[in-house]
Amino acid sequence: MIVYRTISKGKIKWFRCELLVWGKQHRRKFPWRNTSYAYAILAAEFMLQKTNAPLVAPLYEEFMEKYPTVEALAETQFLEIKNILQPLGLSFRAERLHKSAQLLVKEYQGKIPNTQAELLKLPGVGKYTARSICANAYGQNKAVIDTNVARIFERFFGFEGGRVKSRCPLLWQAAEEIAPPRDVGIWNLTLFDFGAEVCTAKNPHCDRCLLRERCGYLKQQVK
DNA sequence: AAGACGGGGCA
DNA sequence: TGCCCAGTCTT
Repeated sequence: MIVYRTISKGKIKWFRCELLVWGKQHRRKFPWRNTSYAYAILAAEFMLQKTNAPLVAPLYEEFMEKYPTVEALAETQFLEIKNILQPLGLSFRAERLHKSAQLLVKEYQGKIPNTQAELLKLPGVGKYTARSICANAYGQNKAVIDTNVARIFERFFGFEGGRVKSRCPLLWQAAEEIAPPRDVGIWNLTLFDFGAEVCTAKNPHCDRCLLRERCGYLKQQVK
């Protein structure tokens, strides 16, 4: 169970500032971060679901060369898509991505919708993916929760429960409260990278963490 | 609310 | 070996 309690504005602000400073230097570079082409971002989001980002990068570039448009993807045989995505595992994603592409061509004139509600109608698109597309492709201020964000919040702010509960309203509400008023897309990326590089699931690098002095997790360890 | 899906990377 | 990864969908 995740218990939400009010967080002081000061602590939130401090958290934001520190993390954004960290992000300026340490944010990772990935091919899907260089574009605002909505289809390219949608494809990336599918591949990234529950999958290590550095593993996705080379395969993603190959994928985008072969299927540069949603129409191209929709027309491709499913088996071919399944094969190219095979090294990523979770193979049902290939089918959902293909189905989504076909639906987008058929019902949306090949345009990727720019609202959470419409995106949620696509197979394989849940709250996280829908909001990520809104943020990364359309510049909307949509905060997201993934395993990294959930873990960081849990440790720093002292929420209970680390697993991603994609339908826990309170955690999503907290994410919106904690996110800065603008550039939330960048903010999301900063949190992912911080979770991947510093606030890792196993053996977090608390010794070189700039959030150390106010982190609930570390205080707990010291006791 | 819990379980299934998954190959690859890393300790 | 065992744990973990930019989640979603089905009981």
